[in-house]
Amino acid sequence: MSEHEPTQRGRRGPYAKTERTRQVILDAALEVFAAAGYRSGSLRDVANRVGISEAGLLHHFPSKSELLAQVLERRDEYTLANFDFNATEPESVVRAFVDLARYNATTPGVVELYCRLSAEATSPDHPAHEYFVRRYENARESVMAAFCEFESRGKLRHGTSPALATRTVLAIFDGLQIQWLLDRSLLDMSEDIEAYLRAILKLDH
Amino acid sequence: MSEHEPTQRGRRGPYAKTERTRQVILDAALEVFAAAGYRSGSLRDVANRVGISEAGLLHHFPSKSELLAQVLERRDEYTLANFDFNATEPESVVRAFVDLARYNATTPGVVELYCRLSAEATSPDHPAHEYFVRRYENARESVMAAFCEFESRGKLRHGTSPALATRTVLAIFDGLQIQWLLDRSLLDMSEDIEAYLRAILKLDH
DNA sequence: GTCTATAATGCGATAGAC
DNA sequence: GTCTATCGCATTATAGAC
Repeated sequence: MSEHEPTQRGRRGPYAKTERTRQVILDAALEVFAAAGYRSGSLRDVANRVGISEAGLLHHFPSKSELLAQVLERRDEYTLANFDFNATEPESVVRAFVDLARYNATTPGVVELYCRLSAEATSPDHPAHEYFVRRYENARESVMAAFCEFESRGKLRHGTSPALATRTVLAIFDGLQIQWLLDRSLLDMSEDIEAYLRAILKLDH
Repeated sequence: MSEHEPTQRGRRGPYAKTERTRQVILDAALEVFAAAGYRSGSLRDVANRVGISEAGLLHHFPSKSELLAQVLERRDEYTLANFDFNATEPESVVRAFVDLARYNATTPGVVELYCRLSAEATSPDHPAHEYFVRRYENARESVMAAFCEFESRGKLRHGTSPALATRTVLAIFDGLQIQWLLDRSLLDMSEDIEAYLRAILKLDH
């Protein structure tokens, strides 16, 4: 669950130790970028946390932006593997949303990373800009498909279109994170997401 | 409308020129912080934009964080003066929300500033952290009062509490900004806000 | 009120030894 | 694979001339 196994190279291959170091670096980088953002988070911080020099770090990742890209990539692999946003049953997509919100509440560092980074990356010249544009495209596509299916089954309350519901639920997801990060005792993200979905959908249970 | 007159010192007082310089600096600082965030936005950028040296700039504002504080303070004065979030009629508060969203769409730089800054400032050690905590407290208070009034008039649809509606509408407000900043052609912030409010309130018009 | 000069620090990245 | 050393640049802030 909390282990991220290598994808390309085997755990007992000739580069087992290198791979382990890479994973340790990625874990540290996620923490640093989460706490300070990408632009203010430094390779020095990451290197210190791992216990190697900056040069040692840059042996594994050629540049700071490449390091960020791989942090995000690895995180998304994990999310997509554990929360089925592309399920055919729209109820499963709803559950994926609520489940992801609940899981996120256990990893505030990751929430901070995405929250800060998506705000930073609204600038077109940010190294993660394209990543976030694509990410929202994908998210909209998956969620929209689910709401369209609800609508065709007559389970979407009148006055709300699938497109509007899609934009709104994604906005709530992001917006709640900011309030939650400022004061975690004020709200339960998964509860509020579920409340919105129940307000616009006719669910059985 | 777009002019920010001095508040403490008169426009024709002995410090008229100083005051004008201060305002020019605050305008430039808002642009720089909006484009790069607080931590990555540099005093050099601000000074270059104004056409003075960094030392000249620091004559007017003792430090970078003090400059940020005054940028935010001046912006909020403007917002509170033009959008009545503390109206007694709850319909006016709803209108203030929609109007502010519509106005914000004409000033993407300011939207970027608040979007990036609120994400940055979730860290407790950020110079604007306290500012944002208080800002959300105030916002919740005003909006909550309006929703309570709606509820007591029987105009809040069942299944939604004033507290939930407050958290949700603020989340939508923030979350839509991120999607809008990534691609402004994808949505109209004021329309989507209004759609949510109409979905949970029984409005006459 | 604005300048030049400078201090003191931190940054990402490269070269080359081991 | 990791290190030391170093480059070149940007940063906030201060001191003192004009």
